[in-house]
Amino acid sequence: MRKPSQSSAPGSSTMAAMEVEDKQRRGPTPCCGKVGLKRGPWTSEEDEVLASFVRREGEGRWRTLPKRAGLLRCGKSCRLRWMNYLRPSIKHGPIAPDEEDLILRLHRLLGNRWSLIAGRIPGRTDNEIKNYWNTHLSKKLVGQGIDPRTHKPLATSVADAIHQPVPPQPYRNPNPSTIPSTAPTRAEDTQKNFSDRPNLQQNDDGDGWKNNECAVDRPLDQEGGNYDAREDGGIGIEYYTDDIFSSFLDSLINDDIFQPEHNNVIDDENNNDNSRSNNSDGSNQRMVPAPYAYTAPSVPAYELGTFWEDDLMAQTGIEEDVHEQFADHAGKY
DNA sequence: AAAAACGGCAACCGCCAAGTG
DNA sequence: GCACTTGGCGGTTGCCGTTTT
Repeated sequence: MRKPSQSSAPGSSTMAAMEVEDKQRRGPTPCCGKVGLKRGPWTSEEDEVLASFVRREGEGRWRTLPKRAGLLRCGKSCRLRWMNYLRPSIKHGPIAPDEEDLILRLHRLLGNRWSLIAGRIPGRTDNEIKNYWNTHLSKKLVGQGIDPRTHKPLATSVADAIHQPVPPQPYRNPNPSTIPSTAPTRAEDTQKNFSDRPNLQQNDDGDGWKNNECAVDRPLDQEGGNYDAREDGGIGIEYYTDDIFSSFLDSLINDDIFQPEHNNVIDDENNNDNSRSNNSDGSNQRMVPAPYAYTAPSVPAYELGTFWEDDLMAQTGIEEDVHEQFADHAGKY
C-alpha cells in the first residue's frame, strides 16, 4: 500500500477517497506498498547487484526486475537508482561553470523541464539538475535580483505574478490545428529526441553535443530492439522534425540573443572559464560558450513567448512549421 | 563541546501518457 | 473502448553532513 500521502493537494480527503476507489478498481499501486521491501539509501551491495543485472539483462521490465535480480526493492526504486546513479555514462562530480551556464540558458527557454534540460547536458541527470537548480541556481538568481521562475527582475516579476501567475509559457500557438499530427508527447520529448537514437548517439563526428548526443546514453533494448523499430528504418518524420528542434535548441542556446541583458556583468567563475573548451571531466564534448552570467539586467528582460521568439526566428531563419515544433516540444506544461 | 540551524542531495511520491491484451 | 501495466516526469521529503551559535 502507498504510504499515506504527505503532499496531497488540498481537499485530500476527497483525494484519498478517490485513491481508495482507484485501488479497489485497479488493485494496489505498483511498487509502492509491498511489505518487506527495503527503502532508503542504497548499499554498495545492492548497487552492484542492480548494475550487474542491468548490464546483463538490459533495461526495462523494472517491475519484475527486483525479483529477477534478487533485490528487496520496488521496481521504481531500481529504475531510479539506475537512471540517476548507476548508469556508466553518468558524470559524477560538481557542476562545471559551463554546465551551469547551459542550465541557466535552458531553464530560461524550457522552464522546469528537467528531463529536457538534462537531455542537453552530457552526463547529467534530470534529478541532479533539478537539485542543483533548487539548491544553487535559484538562490543565486534571487541574490542577483532575478526571479528564478520567470528570469525577470524580481520587482517586475512580483508585479507580473499578480496578473500572470503562470510560469513562463514559451509559446502559444494561435492555430493549434496546424500542429503536426506527429507532434511528440511529453514522454517522447526526451525518449525519442535525445536518447533513443542510436544512429545519432553512435556517430563519430567528434561533436557529440550538437547532434542531440546526450552522454547519458541508454543502452539498446536487448530484448526486443524496440528502439527505432519503425519500418522506415528510423528516418521518419518525427526524426526529421526532432532534428530540426534539436538544432533549433542548439541555435537558441548558442545564440547571442541572450547577451544584451546579461553581458553587463560577468560572473567571476564564468570569467575564468568562458573560453574553455573542455568539460569538467576532461572530455572534449562541446559545451556552449558561456557569455551568459546572471546578474540583474540593466535592460528589460525578454519575455518568454513574446517578441524574443520573433527575433529568434529572424536570426535563425527557422520557418513557421519549426516554430510550431518548438512550441509543441517546449510549450507543454 | 554540544545543540541548533542550515544546506545538499538521494530517494520517494503522485500523476500522467502510452502501450498492451 | 476498457482495464491494466509500464515507464517517465516534476515536485517534495527527509536523511545526513556541515556550519553556526
